[in-house]
This record gives sequence, structure tokens and C-alpha cells, in this order.
Amino acid sequence: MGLDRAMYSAGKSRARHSDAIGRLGASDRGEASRSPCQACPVRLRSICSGLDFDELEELEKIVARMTVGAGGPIFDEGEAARCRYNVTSGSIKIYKLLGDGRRQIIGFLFPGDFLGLAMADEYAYGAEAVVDSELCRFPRRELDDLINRFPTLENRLLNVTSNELAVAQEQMVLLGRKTAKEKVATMLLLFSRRAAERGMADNPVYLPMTRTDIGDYLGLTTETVSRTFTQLRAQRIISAGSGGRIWLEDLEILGTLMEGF
Amino acid sequence: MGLDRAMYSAGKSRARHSDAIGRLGASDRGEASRSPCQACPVRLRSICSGLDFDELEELEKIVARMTVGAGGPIFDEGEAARCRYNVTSGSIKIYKLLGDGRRQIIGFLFPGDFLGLAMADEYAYGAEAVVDSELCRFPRRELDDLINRFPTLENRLLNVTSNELAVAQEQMVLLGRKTAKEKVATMLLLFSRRAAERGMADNPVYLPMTRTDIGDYLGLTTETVSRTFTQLRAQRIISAGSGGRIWLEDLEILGTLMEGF
DNA sequence: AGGCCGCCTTGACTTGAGTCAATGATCATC
DNA sequence: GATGATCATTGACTCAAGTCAAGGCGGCCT
Repeated sequence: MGLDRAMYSAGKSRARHSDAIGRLGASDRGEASRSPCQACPVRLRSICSGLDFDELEELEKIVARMTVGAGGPIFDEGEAARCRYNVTSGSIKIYKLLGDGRRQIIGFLFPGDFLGLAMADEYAYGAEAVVDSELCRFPRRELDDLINRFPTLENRLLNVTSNELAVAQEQMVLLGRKTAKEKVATMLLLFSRRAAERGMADNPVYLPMTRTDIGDYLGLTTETVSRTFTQLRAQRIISAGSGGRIWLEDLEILGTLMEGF
Repeated sequence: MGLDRAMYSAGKSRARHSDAIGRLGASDRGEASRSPCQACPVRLRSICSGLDFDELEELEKIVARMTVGAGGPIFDEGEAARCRYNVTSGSIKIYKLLGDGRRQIIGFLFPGDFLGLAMADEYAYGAEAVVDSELCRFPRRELDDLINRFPTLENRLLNVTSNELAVAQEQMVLLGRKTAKEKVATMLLLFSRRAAERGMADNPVYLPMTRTDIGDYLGLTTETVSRTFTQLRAQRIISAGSGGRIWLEDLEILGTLMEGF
């Protein structure tokens, strides 16, 4: 069976940002290669961790690599859910839309994150690349077969899903009860911590997405996000870095804002 | 091993409401009885469905029944997570608090719902009874052992958790992007549908919780919830029933409000 | 170089929801 | 059936965030 191949690419490339997030070796780029899952840099973070050699080999049989350009679509809300994905480099946003176009971004995914949880036959949300990204793609049917056969995989998936649920519940508090300033502070700290967990720079925080994306993630408008950043900068709680990076200058105040005292 | 026994009870009983939600046979009330899981009215809705006779018997060995009075606490956020629960009658609210007391209710649970997902050693949220309720209690350690031993149970738990995640994501859209009117309309419709799924009356909708609870669930204040109900009533989209029940008079408009057109 | 295009920021004004403060309902208890 | 408690409603006013409208900045392309 030949490996599937896919290459989406969107208009404006944000390539100036794309090297800031871990990526695969150059030899793999733009090519659906026989996936060296054993050597995968994000394996230990992703659902594939804990699998033994044989299981990993079976997984490799059904995986396909793909690249998506910045802004490029991965799938739309409501579309038949044919595949599930694992992010290997870059950053992906997932979002839901209301009838009149209002958008809520329900998460940003980074290398090692799994894409396609919590959905049956149709995708319950849309997914788009924030920057040039790479993903492992699994046909849903075949992956679900493996999940049924490998308890390790199912257990891992339960852990991952539970974590996502806890994160989602925390985000409900943010959306329902925090002020604009608290929302932005929380996002900065959480992204910083998330980067640290991945062994990446946690200060300055790297925010590759637009102000509009941040607004749609925090339940705010672009303008309010912008004003809030200005305000935090004026109070020396943060300061501007280069290329979408933000220095966290006062972690204590940020923490207080996040906890809501 | 004797069965544990527990009976919390809070000040003001809302017993006037408590008969409106399915409950166990009178013979089980107020008594930690040898649990007749086979005869459990909510078994098919809960994590116990799909278990074979032997598995169910093992589950019965570790379960304890308990009753909680309206308003009574089940556990607090941050407390050591010693048990997981299954709701068998009544209604439970789960919530998270900010440092200054602001509260976000992240869900209302009904018979068959599982309580204690998405948490490791500490409860990530608090839980309280909305009306007099009954629950099955499982020691976490022992339940987690069974989950590891019974693939059926683990699979069921993955399904339940995935569903919860999808619901949470839908709630993020509500909290981040919907107006007060849309929020209330959405809640009414979702509660109606949820009741229908359980074979209970879906119109009028039964809302046993206070306006403050509804506000904390929808990211609004008590006053705004009240004004919104008044407004929906004035527009003949809903009308008041008796005892916390609300008639949905115009499902189409409610649907439009929910979808955000 | 110069101009275009996204994106970000800022200002002026509006508004939906929050706050504060009574007043009403409903029920529980004596 | 009076009293007190809790919860719900309503009104008047405030304010945080949204809306509308300019500019500004920086990268990209010809």
C-alpha cells in the first residue's frame, strides 16, 4: 500500500515564524517518507509513546505525513471525519463557528498534540494551520482498529482526552468569569508553561497567531486584545520581544491575574 | 468487606423538586444496600453498560451508595481525589472558583452521568447537589484497577470522556461568543434534549437550579438571567410552568438563537 | 524605491451586561 | 397565618468591552 501524500498551501506564508517551532529533519520535508516513528522527536509527548516496537510498526503502516502552509485548512467543521492527526511541527488552531460567522477558537495545538479527539462521524470543529506545519495523518477507521487492538494506545488516548477535558474546563472559567486583562495574562502564562513542558523557551513566550486569533480564543475582539497588551506593557508586566515574542516581566502579577485574586 | 455508608445533608431541602428526576426504588433509600447493579435504572446510560455479569459483580464489590441533600457538598476543588461517582438520581453541579470567589459552573450532571473524570490526585473542581440526589461511590484506586483490567470499561470511559470534551467545547462557544439571550436559549434547548434522551419530559423543561447557578453556568449575573427570562417570556418564546418548569413555546426561534444566525 | 496588503494600534463613541438597591414571591417554620 | 429566609424580579445607573473609523508599521512584490 502506497502512502498517501498531501500538501496544502495557503496564500500568505508566515515563514518568518515557522522556524521557531520544532520541525522534522530537512530530509523528510515535503515528502511522504516511510515514517521513522522510532526516531520521531515528538513521539514521547504524543499518543505513540508507550507502544512497543511491533505496535509502532503497525502504526507506521497506516500513517501518512503531510505539510500545511500557514493559514492553510486541514478540515472543516461538519466535514466527514475521515482522518485523525498528530501534529509534528508548527501550530494548528481548532475552532467552531456560529451561523453568522462569529468564531470561537477552542484550542491551539503544538507538536505532539493529537487532532481529532471527541468526534464521531463528522468533525465537530474546523482546523487550520497557524504557521507552516507538519502532521501525521491516520485514516480514522484504521486507527480506531488499532486503538481497539492495542490497550496501550487506548489507555494513552484516554489520558490525552482527560487532559484535554481538564484544559477545556479551565478555559470555561476564563471565558465565563475572567476580565480581559486576566484572560490575556492567563494565556501568556499557560503558553509559557506549555513551552517549558516541551523543553522550549518559556520566556519570551512565542505567540505566532494574530490578534484576531487571540481574541477568538479568549472571547474578546482584536481591539480589546491589542489594548490589553498595551496596558500590560505600560505597567511593565510584559514587554515586546521580536517576531511575535513577548517577555514576561512580572510572573507574580501574571500569576495573580490568572488565579483571579 | 462492609459497604461504606454516607449521608450528607444540607440546610434547606428542595424536596419539592426532588421527585421530578428519576430515583431508585423506595426500598434502597437512605440505606447502603447491596447494590443491585443488574437492576439499576441508569445502568445502560452509565459507564457500567456493556459489562458482563462477572465484571459487574466485581464493580458491585467496590461500590457504595450514598445520598446527598439539596445544596449538600460532595467534594471540594483541590481535595484529595479518593473517589469517583456515578449519579443515580437527582442532579449535581460541578464548578471551579477563582481566588476572589467568582464561580464558573462547568456542568450539571444527571442520573447516569459520571463524576470524577479528568482528574488525577486532586479534584479539579468542586461538586454539590442541586436537589436531593443519590450516587454510587467508587474508591478511585480500586476503580482504576478495574478500568485497567476491563477493556470494556476503559473503552466506555473513553467514550464518555470524549462526549464530555465535545460538550465542553460547545460550551466554550457559548461562553465566549454568545449573547445573554442566545446563552439562555441554548441552555433551554440543550436541557430539553438531554431530558428527551433520558426518556423524560422535554417540554416543559425542568430547571431545578437557582438563577444564580444558571448565571454561573452561562457566564452571566443573576439579574441578567432573570431579565433574559422575562424578555423571552414577553416575546412568547417561552412561558412559565410550575415548580421551576419552563415551557418552550417556539422551538424554531430557540434553535435559531442557539445556532447564532 | 515605492506601493500594496495584512495586521496592529489608537481614539471616540456606543452598548450589553454588570452593579447597586428595592421590592415581590414563595416556601418553611413556629 | 404571621414571620423570616431564600430566591426572583425590576429599576436606575455604571462601566468594561464592543463598534466604527483612522492611521501606522512592516514585510513583500514589482
